[in-house]
Amino acid sequence: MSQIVRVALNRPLRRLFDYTAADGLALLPGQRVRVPFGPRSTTGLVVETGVTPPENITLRPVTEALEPWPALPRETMDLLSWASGYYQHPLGECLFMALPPALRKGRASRVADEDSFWTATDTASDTALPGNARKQRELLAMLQRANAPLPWSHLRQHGFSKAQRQTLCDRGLIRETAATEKKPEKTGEPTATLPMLTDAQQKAMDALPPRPGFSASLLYGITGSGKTELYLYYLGRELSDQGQALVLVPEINLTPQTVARFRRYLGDRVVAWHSALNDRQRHETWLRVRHGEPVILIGTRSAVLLPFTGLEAIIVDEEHDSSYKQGEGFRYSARDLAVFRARQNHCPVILGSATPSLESLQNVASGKYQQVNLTQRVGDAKPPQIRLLDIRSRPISGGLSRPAMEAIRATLAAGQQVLVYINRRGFAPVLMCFDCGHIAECPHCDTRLTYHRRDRALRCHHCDYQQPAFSHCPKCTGEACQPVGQGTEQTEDVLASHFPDSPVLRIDRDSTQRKGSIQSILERVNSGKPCILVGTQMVAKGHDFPNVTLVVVVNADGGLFSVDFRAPEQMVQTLLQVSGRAGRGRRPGQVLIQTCHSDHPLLTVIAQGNYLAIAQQLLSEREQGRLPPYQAMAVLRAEAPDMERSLTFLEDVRELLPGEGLELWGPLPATIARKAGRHRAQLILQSPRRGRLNQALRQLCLRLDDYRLPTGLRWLVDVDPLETG
DNA sequence: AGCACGCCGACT
DNA sequence: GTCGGCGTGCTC
Repeated sequence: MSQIVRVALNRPLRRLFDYTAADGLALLPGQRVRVPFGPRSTTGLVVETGVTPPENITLRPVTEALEPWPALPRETMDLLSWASGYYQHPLGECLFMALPPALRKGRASRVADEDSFWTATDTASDTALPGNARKQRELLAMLQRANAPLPWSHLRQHGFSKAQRQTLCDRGLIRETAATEKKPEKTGEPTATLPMLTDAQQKAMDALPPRPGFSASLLYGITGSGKTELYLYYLGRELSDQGQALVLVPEINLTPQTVARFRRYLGDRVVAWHSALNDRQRHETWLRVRHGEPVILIGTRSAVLLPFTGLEAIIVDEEHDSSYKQGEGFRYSARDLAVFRARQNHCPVILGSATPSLESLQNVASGKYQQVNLTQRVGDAKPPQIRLLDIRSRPISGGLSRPAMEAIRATLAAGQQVLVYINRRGFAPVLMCFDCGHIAECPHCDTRLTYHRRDRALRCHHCDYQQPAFSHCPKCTGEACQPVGQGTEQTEDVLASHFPDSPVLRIDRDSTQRKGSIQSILERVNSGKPCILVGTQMVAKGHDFPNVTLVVVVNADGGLFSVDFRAPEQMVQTLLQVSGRAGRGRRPGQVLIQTCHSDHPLLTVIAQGNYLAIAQQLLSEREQGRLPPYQAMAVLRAEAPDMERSLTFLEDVRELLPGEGLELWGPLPATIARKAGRHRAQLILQSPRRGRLNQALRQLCLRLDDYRLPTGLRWLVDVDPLETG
C-alpha cells in the first residue's frame, strides 16, 4: 500500500490536494514535490504524510521529489501554518512565500552540486556492499564517522567520485540532506570593538534577559539614545558561535551603512536581506540560512519568513513602523511573527522604538512583555525643544511662515543644517481654476490630481494615471489656473530662491527613484556643510543627521481630523520621530511645528515631547472606544465595478456571521470609494475575544469559498488592519 | 491562479 | 460559415 501525502500548492485555494507517493519515495513535511495538477504539473509542498485517503477521489501520484530533504524545516512549516490560520490566507501561498523565487518554480534547490550535503542513512551498513567496493565502503565510513552532513566539495577532495556516491545512494545507504549543522565558515573577525556603553546603556543592557528561554522586551529608547549599539552588544553577549540571529529593520533603514556597521562589530556572519537583492543573491542567502549557517541576518519584513533552524535571538528595530505589516496578499505582521518565532525557539526577542506601538505598550501593561528604558541621549545631546507655531492668518510662502524662515536663516548662518518635513510629494496637492473653482480630478479614483511642476504633469497618487497640466481651465476655458497648497517640489523651489547660497536637497519617492541617488544625497548631508533637507516620510525615519539642529514641520494638521482610528497614534509617532532628527550631535536641537490648531490637546502634549504620557492618553481613548488593542479587529474589504455590488455582497456576508460575541460595523463605502476604477466598501469585525473573531473569520472564509460571487467582485480579509478607511 | 469548456458578435 | 469575448467550473 503506497503512502498518501497531502500537498499545498501556490494557488489562492484554501484546499489541499492528496497524492500517492511511489513505494521507494519517502516524503517528509516541508519537502518540495512536482505533482500533476489538472492538465499541467506544478510545484507543491508536502504538509502531511500518511493521511487517510478521501473517498470518491482517484489520487494521482507524485511525479518526483525536487530535493531529498525538506526545503522548509519544521519550525518554518509550523510558523506559516499558524500564520495561515491567523491571517486567513491560503496555506499554499503562505508556505511559498518562505521560498526564494527560484524555488517557487520547479528549479533545483542548490546553486551547484558542490553545495550538496550528504549523510549516511540511519540503517546503513556496509555488509550490503560487495567485497570489492572499496571506495564506496570508505565513503560510507567517512559519512558515518562524521556526526554532521558533509558537503560534496569536501568529499570530492578526498578522492571520491560521483559514480561512487550515486551507487551508495541507489543502494539506500547514504542520502542527500540539508546541511543543518554545517561548520561555520572561517568568518571574518570583527574589525572594530564597540565604543564603551554609557551608564544608561549599561543599565538597559543588564535589564535585557539572557537566552535561552523565551522573553519579549520592549526597549523604549528615545531618539539618539543609542539603541543600535545596544543591539550590537546584546548579540555579542548572547549569540553562540553556532547560533543564528534575526534583526528586522524598516525598509528605509536598511542602508549599506547599517549593514557595514553590523559587520564591523560582528564580523562576516552578518548578511543582508532586502528587496533590492536579485534572484540569485536571494537564493544563496536563503540556502545559507536553510543550511543552518550561523548568520546574523539583518533584513526587512520578509526576512521573518526565512527558514532558520537555530535562532538564538531576534531584534525588531522601530517596532512601531507600519512597513512591518504587509499591505497586500498575505497580510502578515513581521513584528508579530517575530514574537511567535521567539516563542517557538525559546529565545529572546527585543522590540525597540522611541515611539512604541500602542499594541506593544498594552502588552507591557498586561505583563506579556517587559519594558526596558533608555531615556538618555548619548554624549551631551539634549532632547530637542519642540515649539508650536500657529500660522493662522500669517503670510506663508512655499508653506513656510516668516518665523520659520528666520529660524532657517539663523541655523544656516551658524553653519548648521535644517530639515524641512512635508508629508506631500509633488509641487502642490491640487490644481485649481480661480475663475470657476474647477479642480483636476483622477478619472479612475475619487482623488484629486497632484501637480508636479518638474514635468508639468498632473498625477494620481493612488493609481498610475497622469495627464499634462492645463493652463486653460477644461471647464470654463479661463486662464486663472493655479496650484494650491504645498508639496515638496514647491517648498524646495521657495527655499532655493530664499537661500541661494545653501544647497537644498529634496528626499522623496520622486527624487530618489534612481538607484543610489539617496546614497549620494546622504553623503552630502553627512559631509556636515550647511544645507536644507526637504522631504516626506523618508527623512522622518531612521537616518542619523548629526549636524541637523533645526527641524521644521510644514503642516501638522493632517492627522488631527482623520476618520482612521490609528491616525492620532501615527501622527504623534511621525512628529516625534522627525523631531528626533534634530540635535543628535553636540548642539541642541530645535523643532518648529507649524499648525492652525496650536491649542489642540494632542499637539500641546506633543510639544512636551513625552511619548509615554501621550501613549497612555491614546490608550485610554482606545479603551473607551472599544478599539484595538483592547479588542481584536479584522476588516472584510470588497471591490467591484459598481458600489451597489460591493455593498450588497458585504450585507450578505453580515448575515452569514454569528451575532454573538462579535461587533460589526458597516458595510460602508471606503474613504476613497473609487480607486483605479473599482468601487470599494468594507465591513469591520471586532471582538473582545481574539479566538472568537478568528473562529468566525475561518468559518466565513470557508463558506465564501463555495459562494457564488457576483461577477467582477473581489474580497479579502485583513486581520489586525493598519487602516480602516 | 491557470486552464478548459461553452455559448453569442464581427471578420477572412 | 469561423475566431474569440470572458462567464463558469475544476483542479487530488
